[in-house]
Amino acid sequence: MLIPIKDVTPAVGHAHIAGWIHEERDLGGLTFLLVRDRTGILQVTIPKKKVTPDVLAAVKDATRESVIECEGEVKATEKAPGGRELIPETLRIISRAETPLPLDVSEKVPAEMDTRLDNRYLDLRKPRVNAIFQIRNACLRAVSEYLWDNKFTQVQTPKIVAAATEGGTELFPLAYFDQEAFLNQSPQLFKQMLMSSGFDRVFEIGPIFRAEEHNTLRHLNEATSIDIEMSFANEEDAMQILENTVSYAYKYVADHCADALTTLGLTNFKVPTVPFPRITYREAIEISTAGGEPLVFGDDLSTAAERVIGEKMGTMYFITEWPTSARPFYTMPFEDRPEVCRAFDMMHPRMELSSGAQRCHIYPLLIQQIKSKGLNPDAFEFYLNPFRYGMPPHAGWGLGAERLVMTMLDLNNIREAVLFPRDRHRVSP
RNA sequence: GACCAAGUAGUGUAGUGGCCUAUCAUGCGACCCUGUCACGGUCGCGACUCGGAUUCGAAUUCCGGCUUGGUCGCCA
Repeated sequence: MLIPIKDVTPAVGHAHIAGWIHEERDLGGLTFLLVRDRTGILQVTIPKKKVTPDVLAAVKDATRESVIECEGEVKATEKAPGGRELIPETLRIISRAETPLPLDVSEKVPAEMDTRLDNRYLDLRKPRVNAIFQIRNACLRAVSEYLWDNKFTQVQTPKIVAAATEGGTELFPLAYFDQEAFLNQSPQLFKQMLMSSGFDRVFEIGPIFRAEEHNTLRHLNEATSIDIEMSFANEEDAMQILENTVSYAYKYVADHCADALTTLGLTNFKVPTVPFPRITYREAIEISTAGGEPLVFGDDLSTAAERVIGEKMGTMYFITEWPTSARPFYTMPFEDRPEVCRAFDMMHPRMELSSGAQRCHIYPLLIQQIKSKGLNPDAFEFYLNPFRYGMPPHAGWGLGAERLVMTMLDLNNIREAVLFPRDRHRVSP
């Protein structure tokens, strides 16, 4: 029976393992093969005079990154990495790797992101790259767990939609038989329709598509969005769910991913404390202006402004009370001062992670806001009908999964947080 | 989309007009080596993004293309 490499200890006596050859060191009469699987790396030691001719022939034929299996006695020795080594009685090459390799899995020689992504199947063999995705997995599991525990129902909404309804971002057009269709930029309108349907609380973790020609370290054209919507709730209720979800995810990773964090060198991983500080939009532009990035009411926050405010805050924080003009039509304005609205952004010191709001559930006001954005209410018929037949007040947010992982692990490039990223120039692999 | 920058062995690099049949590392091949852990040693293999121009001479200068990276914009 095959056993995972991390479970290979002198106590097991005899072990049968399989994996990739990470490195080979031939000292003459003695050869060391470092064999890697999903769980770790084991030294297989071959004293050439003491093994069978078959083992010797296989070792001679072996190349780095070939898949092998071997069986033999496990010995404790302080001379081997991890304090144990396997002396093979049998050793077989299952799949021989060609040479040269398109990139160096053992990371003695670095590779550029483009080379890495062209050969992602090899790049993902690197223990530190693999560790990122172990953590991403844990993170999304924790998010789902927290939301389920708080009575959210997981849903899936369509990614193929009929029209570029909301304005704003560019959409990818799609040939849908004889109709025009697009890849959806956000589950926003569907989540809201489900509030009318009585689901009360929903969440979705799924892809979103944006056809913007940006070319940065923090944008993707296909991203994963963690979206929630909750009924009988205001923006403060939504913010509490958000900060608790994020801190739960950090806590889960801290508790369950110690090995992966060590592999990534994140020895002082900190769980952010809740509640996150809240500042208003007006305070944010004051901080930015004082820090040398002048902004006036109504401006969006520039990249430089986000940086200035992030440095000042030094932790995750919320920006609340945004100008109504700067937010989408479905946002609820304050009753007594309609120039600002019940929207918020959740920021990491490095960048925006999430935005949300209490939504406008009042049909005539919604129509009015659509018109004031220069959009045509007729185009929103399917979205708007639910507001005519009993729509509870509701609030929600969308959180970028890649940005959450990226900032959590202090990754420089958002592409590091996706298995097969889609950016301005890359559609394959 | 604008601006800036860059394309040299499989990978990562050095090289700003002749000293380049191009540096170094890693890799690969051969040989030596029984305790490596970036093993070591000797020898060898393998590259100037494409097209045009300037020049006695171009990896190096100029023009154009292609590709890539980054910044900003844009991105509910």
